[in-house]
Amino acid sequence: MNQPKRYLITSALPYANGLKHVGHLAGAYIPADIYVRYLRAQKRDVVFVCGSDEHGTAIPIQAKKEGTTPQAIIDKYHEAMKQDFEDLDISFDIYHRTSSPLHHETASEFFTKLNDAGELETKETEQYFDEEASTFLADRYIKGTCPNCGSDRAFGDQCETCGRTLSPDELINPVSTLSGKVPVKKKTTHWYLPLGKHEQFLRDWILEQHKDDWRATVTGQCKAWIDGGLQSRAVTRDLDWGVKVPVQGADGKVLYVWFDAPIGYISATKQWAADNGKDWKPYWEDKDTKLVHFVGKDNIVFHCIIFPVMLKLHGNILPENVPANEFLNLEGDKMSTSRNWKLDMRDYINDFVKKPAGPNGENGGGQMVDALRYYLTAIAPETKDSEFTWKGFQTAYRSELTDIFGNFVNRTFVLMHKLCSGKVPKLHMDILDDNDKLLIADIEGTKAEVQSALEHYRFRDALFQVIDLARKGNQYMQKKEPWIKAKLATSNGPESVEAQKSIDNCLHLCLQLTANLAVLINPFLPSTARKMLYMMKVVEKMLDWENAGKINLLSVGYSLREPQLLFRKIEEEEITAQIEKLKNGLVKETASNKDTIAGGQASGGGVQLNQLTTEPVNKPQIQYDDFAKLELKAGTVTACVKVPKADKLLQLEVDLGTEKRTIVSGIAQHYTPEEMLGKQVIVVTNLAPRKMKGIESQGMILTAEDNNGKLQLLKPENPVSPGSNVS
RNA sequence: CGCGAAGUAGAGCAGCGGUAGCUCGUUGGGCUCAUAACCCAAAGGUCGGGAGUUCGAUCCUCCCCUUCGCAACCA
Repeated sequence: MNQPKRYLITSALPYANGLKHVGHLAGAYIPADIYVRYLRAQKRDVVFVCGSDEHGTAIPIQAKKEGTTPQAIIDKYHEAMKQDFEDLDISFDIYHRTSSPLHHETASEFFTKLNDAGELETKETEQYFDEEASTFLADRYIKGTCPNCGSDRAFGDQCETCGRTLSPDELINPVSTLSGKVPVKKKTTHWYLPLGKHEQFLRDWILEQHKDDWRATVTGQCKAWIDGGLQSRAVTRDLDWGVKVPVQGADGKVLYVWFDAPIGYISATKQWAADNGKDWKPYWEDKDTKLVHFVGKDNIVFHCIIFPVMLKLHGNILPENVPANEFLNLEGDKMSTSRNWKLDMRDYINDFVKKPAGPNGENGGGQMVDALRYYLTAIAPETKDSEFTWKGFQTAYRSELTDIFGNFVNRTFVLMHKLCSGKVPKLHMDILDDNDKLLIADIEGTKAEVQSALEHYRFRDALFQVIDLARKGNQYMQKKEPWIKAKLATSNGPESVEAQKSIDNCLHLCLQLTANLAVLINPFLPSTARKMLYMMKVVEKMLDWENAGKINLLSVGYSLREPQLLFRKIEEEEITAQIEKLKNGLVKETASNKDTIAGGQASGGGVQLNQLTTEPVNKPQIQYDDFAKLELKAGTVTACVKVPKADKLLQLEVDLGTEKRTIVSGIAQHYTPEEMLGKQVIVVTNLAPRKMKGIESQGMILTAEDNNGKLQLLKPENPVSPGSNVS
C-alpha cells in the first residue's frame, strides 16, 4: 500500500450527558491516541479530532433530571470530559463540540446538499402531539399500557417491566409524561435517508474490498445489518434541541442526533484548520487522506454503514478502517451507568493521578496515567469482550511494566553509574560476541514487529513486543553478568582489561536498548518516555520513530543522570480500597427506586420525568387459579455451600420430605452457609429449573427485603415437617 | 426465533490442516547489579460436545450446548 499523504483520525464523540468510564477509554480513545502518537513520531501529516456530542433527546431529559437547562448540562459535561481526556494524555488536536455555531452551519450545509441533490426522501406520518405543551412527543415521553405484559408503566420506546421494545403506536392508553394529558395524533413531515438504495455499494465496499483488512467483528456486524434489510432512516425529528432543519417551514424540527453527530468530525476539523491556518478540505476530500474511525462496537453500524453513505453522497472520502473494539467488563459484570457499576475516568484521575499516594506520598502523576494506559491496552477488547479487574490491574502493572520494563531501565542505570562512572561506555567491536549480536538483532526486529502490529491496529500485541524487548534485555544482562566481571576488573593484569571491555559492551548495549525502549514505548506511555529522556539527558527529537532500531542513540562518553524509578509500587490497600468503593457504590434496583419515589414527591409531581427510572409496580390483579399454579412447600436446608466466583449465590440442598433438591439462591450477601444449615425455608417447587454459574437450580427460596435492603428468609413460625404444603 | 462474534493449561490470550504456544500464577533451582526485583527449569490442556471430510483436524463442513452482542441513559 502506498503511504497516504495525510491522516485524519477520529475517536467516537462522547455523549455530553455524563462522565465517561474506562470502558470508553479503552474502546475508542487510548487506541486512537496510540495510533496518532505513532504517526506523529513518524512525522506524518495527521490530525486527531474529537468533541462532545451535545444533541438528542437525552440531553433535555438529563437537564430535567438535574433540574437545570440543556445548555448547562452540555457545558458541564463538555468541560469535564475535555479535562479528563487531557488528564489522561489523550492528545486530540482539537476537542470540539456539536453545539458550536460552526457545527450547526456544517451540519446544515451537509443536509442541504443531500436534500438538494434529491438523495433524501420525505414522508408524512402521524405522531403523538401534546397540545398543552404544544410539542411532538419523543417516544420516551409517552407512557401507557404495555400490549405485551399489561404493565401500565410502559414507555413509547420500551416497556420497563417486560423489557419489550415498543413503538408509541402499540401503547394502550398513551399519556404524555410532559402534561399528563392524552396526546393526539398529528401529521408531521420528516426527511429520510434511504439506505436501501446503497445496498450494492455497501456490499462491494465492506464485504468485498475490506473483507480482509477490517476486523471480523466489524464486517460480521455489517453483514448482519445489510442482510437484515436496509430501511430508510429518519434524518429529522420534532424536537427543539439540536441543529434546526434548514428548510422553510420546518419549524420545530431538528436533525436527528445520529445524523449531525458524525458530521461533528468534519466541523471539528474545520475549527482545527481555522485555528492553525490550515486548509481542512483535503482531509475530507482528497483520496490520499487516510480516514480512520476509532469506536466501540455499539457504534459500528453508524461508522461503517450510515455515515459512509452520507459521506459518499456528500462527495467526501470514506473511512479506510473502523477498528472497533468490543466491550470491557468490570470485575465480572457489565459496566452499567444506572447500577453505578463502572470506573469513571474522573474517579481514577482523582484517586491515582491527582491524589498524592504511594509509599513516599509522592504524586501519582504521569506514571499513574501510564499505568492505566498500560493495563487498558494490555487487556484491550480487540477481538472479544475483556475484563478489567483491580487485581489484574495491579498484577499487570507490577509484574510486566514495573518488574520487567522499569526494573531493566533502573538496573542498567545503576550498573552504569557503578561500573562505568556514569558515562556511556564504549562499544568494543573486537570482542563483540553472539549475545551482543543477538540483542542488536532483537532491537531491530522489535521495531519491525511493533510497527507492523500498529499499522494493523493490533495494539495489545504491539505493546507486548515492547515489553518483551525489555525482557530480552534482562536475559541479555543475565548472560553477560557485568557484576561478576566487575570483580575481575579490579585486579591487575590482562583479564582486568578484558573484563572492563565486556562490562562496557554490556552496558553500552543496555543503554542503547533503553533509548530504544523510550522511542518504542512513547506512543503507549508518553509520560514514561519523557521521564526516560530526562534521565538520558536527550531532547524530545530522539523519540522520532526513525530512531527506533538504531544502536547509536546515546553518544559514547556522554554522562547521564542518576536513575529515578519509572514506576512506583501500587500497594495492596489501594487495590482493596477500590474494590470496596466499587461494591459499596453499587446501586441496587430497590435503592434507586426509593430515591425515585422520594424525588417525585419532592418535586410536587409537576415534572414527572424523574419517573423515567424504574419504579415499583403494582402488578395486575390475579384470580385464585393463577395463584394455584404455584406449588409452595416448606423444606429444611440440609447442606449449603458458597458458589465459587459468584458473590451473591449460595448452593443449597433442601429436604422436601419426599426428595432433596439442589437450589441456587442469591442470598450469599445476607446469609452465610453455616447460618443456613438446618433452617426451614419456603420453596417454590414447580418453578422451571434454571442454570446459574453452571449449577442447575431446581426451585426458588422465598425472601422479603427489609428497609436496609437486607433479605429476610420467609419461614414457618414454628417448625413443620419437610414437604408441608404452603397455601 | 434469526443473525454476528466467541468457547484452547488455574487466569488472560495467540495459533488455524501435519510433534499444542505466549504472558501471569504455581513449584523447584540460580543470581545478587536492580523497585521482595532479574534469570533458568518443571508441572499443568483428550484445544465446548457430537458426527463428517481428509492419509491426518484445535484449525474445514454439519448438528448441538454455553457466553456476549445485534435492542436499553452505556465504548
